[in-house]
Amino acid sequence: MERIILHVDVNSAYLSWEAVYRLQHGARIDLRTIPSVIGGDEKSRRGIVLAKSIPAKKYDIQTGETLWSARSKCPNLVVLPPSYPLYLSCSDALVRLLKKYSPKVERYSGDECFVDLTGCTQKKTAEETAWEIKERCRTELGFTVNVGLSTNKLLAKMASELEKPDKMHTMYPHEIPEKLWPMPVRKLFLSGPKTLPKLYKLNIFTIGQLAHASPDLLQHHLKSHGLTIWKYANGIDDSPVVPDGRAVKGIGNSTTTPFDVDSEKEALLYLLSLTETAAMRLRSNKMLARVVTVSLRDTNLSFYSHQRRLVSPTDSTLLLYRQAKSLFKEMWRREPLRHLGVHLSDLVENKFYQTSFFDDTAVSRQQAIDKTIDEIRASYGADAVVRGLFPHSGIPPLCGGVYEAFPTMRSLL
DNA sequence: TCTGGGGTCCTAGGACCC
DNA sequence: TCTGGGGTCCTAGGACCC
Repeated sequence: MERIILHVDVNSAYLSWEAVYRLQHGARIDLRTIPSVIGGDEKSRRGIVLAKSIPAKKYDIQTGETLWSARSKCPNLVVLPPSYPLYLSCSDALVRLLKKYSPKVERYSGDECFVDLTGCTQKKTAEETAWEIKERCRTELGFTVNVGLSTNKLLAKMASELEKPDKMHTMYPHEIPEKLWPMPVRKLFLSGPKTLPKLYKLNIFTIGQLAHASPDLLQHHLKSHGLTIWKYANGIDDSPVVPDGRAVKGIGNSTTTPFDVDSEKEALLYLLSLTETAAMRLRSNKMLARVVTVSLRDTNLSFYSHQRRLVSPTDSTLLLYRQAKSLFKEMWRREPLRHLGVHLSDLVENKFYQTSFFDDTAVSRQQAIDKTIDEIRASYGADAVVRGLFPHSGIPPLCGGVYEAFPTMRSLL
């Protein structure tokens, strides 16, 4: 049966949400109407553009560029820090509204959702429903969205890109030649900065040219990725809308340090801090990890990582940290670091997460300690228990993982 | 004091086994 | 009588997304 799929995309999400909140709390200027951005903290070396207003976009300010560069394009740019808990509650409000239309709502990222409306529209047509959702976001939630409507996720997502902001567009299969194919190929999902030059060399500049290229040729030049984007260019995608609860594949924390880390002692404190938070998230998901990865970025921004597979999966902060520490010692090139990360993957469900009272091995004692600390932090706040190594070290005892409830993001549809 | 942090998936090469 | 060859696992790195 033909499906009915919506893609709902919040326009300039962080910036819109910030603007709405400030208007509701007495601000006289709507940030959306002036050149403004949400940006990270420059003093702690996180100074990039996270979201921009439409007037800021007119100065050619791009998401991800440095605030330094953005200011050089627009000297009186208004820069505001992000308020993640606010964005999470806005995202939740959007999901609640969408769930009134269908139980099949997939939160693809904080500001994008897919909705499978198949069999959920009775009196109204799909187009009327899509339009109504767009209107209700604006009038009831206070921010505008773009809604794309089609028969699969890829086409719905491409439809919501057509014209912004506050628009609803369809891209049904019969509309592909008219609406999808004239678009520049850089607009196609998964055509990123490394893929585009290869496509240009093959004289492919529009999505239509990609759709009509030989799949064998694309596969030859771009491996399996070539076939994937060829299918997308032809509107082919049968991935399902997965309502919230898809199994998480990996849990990672990383942080850019406010100063260059050049001693092993400081680096290990950061790794302990990152491991602690990642392991807490692992345990709260009732999972065990089999692979630990440590990643480093030096002051030239070159990135490298080492990973290790464990003999048996674990959720113990101490056991995971031991691996991270040993990985770090074997990989560190003794250059100053600006970024460190710990990632846990190859996750399995922890079916025995209630540890036995009678088992008194070192491992189970360690698990009992983790469990107790998790409980204290849940009741009295994350800073209620802190390892003795951290005070006065200048290093936060729990790095990353602050927005645990924030939805996971996925790159593939 | 110029470049975040959270993800997913793919590929290439080496080790190892039969 | 030199160095087959397929399959699997593991690791490092890359590409892409929001």
